[in-house]
Amino acid sequence: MRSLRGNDQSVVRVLNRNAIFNTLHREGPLSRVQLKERSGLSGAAITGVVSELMRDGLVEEREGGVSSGGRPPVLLAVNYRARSAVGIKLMERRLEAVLTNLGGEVQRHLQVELPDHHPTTVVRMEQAAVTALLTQSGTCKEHLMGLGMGLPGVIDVRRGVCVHSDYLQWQDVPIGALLEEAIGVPIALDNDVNAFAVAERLFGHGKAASNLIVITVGRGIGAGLVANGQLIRGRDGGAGEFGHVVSEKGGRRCECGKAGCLEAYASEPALVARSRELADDLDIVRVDDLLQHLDDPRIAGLLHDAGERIGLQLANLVNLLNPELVVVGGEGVRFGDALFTSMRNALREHSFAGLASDLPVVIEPWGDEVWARGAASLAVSHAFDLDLQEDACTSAD
Amino acid sequence: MRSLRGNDQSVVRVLNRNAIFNTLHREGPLSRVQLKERSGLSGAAITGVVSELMRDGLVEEREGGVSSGGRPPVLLAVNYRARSAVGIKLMERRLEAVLTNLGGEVQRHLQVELPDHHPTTVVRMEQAAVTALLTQSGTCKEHLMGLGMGLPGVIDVRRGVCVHSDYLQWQDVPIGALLEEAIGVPIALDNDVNAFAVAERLFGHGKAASNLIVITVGRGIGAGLVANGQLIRGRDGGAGEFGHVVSEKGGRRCECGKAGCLEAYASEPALVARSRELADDLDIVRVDDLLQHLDDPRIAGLLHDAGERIGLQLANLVNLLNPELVVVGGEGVRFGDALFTSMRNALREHSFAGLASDLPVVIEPWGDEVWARGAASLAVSHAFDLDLQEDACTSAD
DNA sequence: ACAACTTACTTAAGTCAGTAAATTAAGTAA
DNA sequence: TTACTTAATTTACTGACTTAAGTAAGTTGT
Repeated sequence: MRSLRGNDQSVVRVLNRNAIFNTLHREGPLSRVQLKERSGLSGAAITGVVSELMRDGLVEEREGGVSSGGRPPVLLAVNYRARSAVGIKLMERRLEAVLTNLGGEVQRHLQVELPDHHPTTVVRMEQAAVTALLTQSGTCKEHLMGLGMGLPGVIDVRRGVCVHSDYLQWQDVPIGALLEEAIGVPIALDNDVNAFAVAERLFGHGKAASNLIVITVGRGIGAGLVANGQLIRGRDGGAGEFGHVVSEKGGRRCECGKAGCLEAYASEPALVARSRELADDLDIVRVDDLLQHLDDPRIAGLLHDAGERIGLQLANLVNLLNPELVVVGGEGVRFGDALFTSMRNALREHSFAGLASDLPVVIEPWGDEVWARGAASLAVSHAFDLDLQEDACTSAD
Repeated sequence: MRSLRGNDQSVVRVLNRNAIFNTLHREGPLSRVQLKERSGLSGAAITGVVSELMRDGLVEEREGGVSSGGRPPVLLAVNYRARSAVGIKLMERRLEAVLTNLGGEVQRHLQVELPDHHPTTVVRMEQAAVTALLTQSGTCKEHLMGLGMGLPGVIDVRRGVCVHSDYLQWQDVPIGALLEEAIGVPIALDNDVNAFAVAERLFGHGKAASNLIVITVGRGIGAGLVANGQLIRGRDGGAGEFGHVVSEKGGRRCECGKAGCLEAYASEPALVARSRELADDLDIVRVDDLLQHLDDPRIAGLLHDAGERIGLQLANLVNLLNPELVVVGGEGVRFGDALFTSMRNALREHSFAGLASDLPVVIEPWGDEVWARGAASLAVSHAFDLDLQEDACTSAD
């Protein structure tokens, strides 16, 4: 419930401040008069809010306002250099860390070896990564909005707890509090796919879309769902388990214990496993081997099948959520059209009425630091406080 | 975007007013001190807000506050008799209209013959229904919050337009404006399943759940999705097409033109059709005939299959949204356990990790006036302005 | 039974973020 | 150069909150 806990009209200021900041972020440089029109606020209020934002360095004046027969407008724009954030993604044997600015642009990135996934190891290594990034870039801690981390698994965003992660073998780890304690900056935790979705919503193709579906295909398959401008996390952060919808009843065994999950057919490990069954002679052990044999009709057929399965389930999701936009990311984008042609076709074929006819499906180029950048955007999102995003990414204090 | 169009601190009052009104609605009679604790507002503010609500008749004082060693608290409660609303459901050859109070309780209902579904006919008949309900119950127009209508199809809630309805054969009908013109009360339109979901969220099992899934099984199959306390309508009101998710790839032809839709297997018309194929000798033409033969193993098997299909797709939906609660309604609840035992089992079997293990699935008893009651709650919801529900149900002015 | 205490609510004074209207600022046009 | 236009700020006022003090209406102890 949103009850304005113990609040006076200063809430109004916060709301207006956010609204104006977001408008500047989304609609580029604008004059105070333009802000006035877009916000419905009076000129005097705009003056006040803007000078507060300028005092905090978040907004700056720009040259270039053209007169239309009177005093020329002063253009205002977000000063993306005003703050920084660190984002971290945990991987098998290492940790990827990036330093971004307020605009989600990566300024610097580095990798740190990660001997194991024990929480204390993770905390120590993240601490090292943060100090390294700060000294390398000459940024002071005060400049830092916080540290964001995306984790594969179920996260209690509010309390900063990793409720469960198969990948990390974690169960109820209060990683937010541990990091906060060790590093002394605000911590923002979330599921990794959600983090990617937040980045996409703030800085990517979803900037203008308040209903979008983000899916990632890679080691696992996941979805970040944004409806009414807000991320859907569900009762206890368990939403978005797109990889575990049923693709084939009674089908292949999935790691999760169920049978026939989409992930058991179309995730990278599943593709590797299936290709070995299908084409023993090709001697495929890693995803890279698969990419070498895209010409082999058996492999092509396999990827076609996987794309079709993803597309069909995506169509179901589109039928349920009627989004403005679909973004596809993850390591799996390397497969390119081999995977996505059949996906697109299946999406069109199985979506209701015209729901997918003019639905943009964007395949996001993937790089090693994209997950980490998404994590950083969790910390950054505090500055924007996305429309009404409940408590987007609570720090662990 | 939520930008507080042209607003001062009176927004704060509106927000607090809504918060307090909703708290009283959800948590029964409370004293001002209790409201103070729950809202975080100061006592003085509570006094102000409450006296405004009492002036409008929306809240009333109650006896029964027990002293704990000092002045006894004065209990406050919502006065559900303060306002009324009319809700209307269009059916094949008639129209069902109900008059409810603020609490969604049906005070009166009536049916009007509907010779055809032409918009002008519908408007005329609804006008007749409203006047009849008002005179019969001795309610004056000023007492009426508005008229709500739930329509099967895609509705542009904001503009009050029925974008498309197969059932009514409507296309871009500005029914909201037409009704507003003819009847002169605020009109709230929405998809019929959404209307039912709003009723469930406001007055039913979803009162305390801000993430719930409502599905209806009957002539069609639909879903109303509530996440973060808000109804998901999607880009253009097309969300919730649960009946058209794919149950079997390349399966039975669906009325929508696709193949293998859930609705082609588990809607009432589909069940009738399938039973005829399966058991020609039973001479089944209507749903009632089906209900006569629940003992027949072929019919039992059919319903088992339908329930399983619904349950599997419901599991997928649960995997994606992680709701607190599932509510099942619609004419199909008449099938009872014949349909829902297998549904429940399939839901458990196919949902990820523990997402469904402690997930209540409520089968809502169904009556003729339930759809209409849902529609009325669209109009009523204005008074509650549910948490942050964007513009829940815009009138067509 | 009555003062003393406790708890519930209201009134009063101050603060803060808005609005509207007037003023200042900085350009174009004749 | 003066008049006009558009942009932004300043000023005076309003409304909804805050805290703090005051009033209301019970219970408790002697």
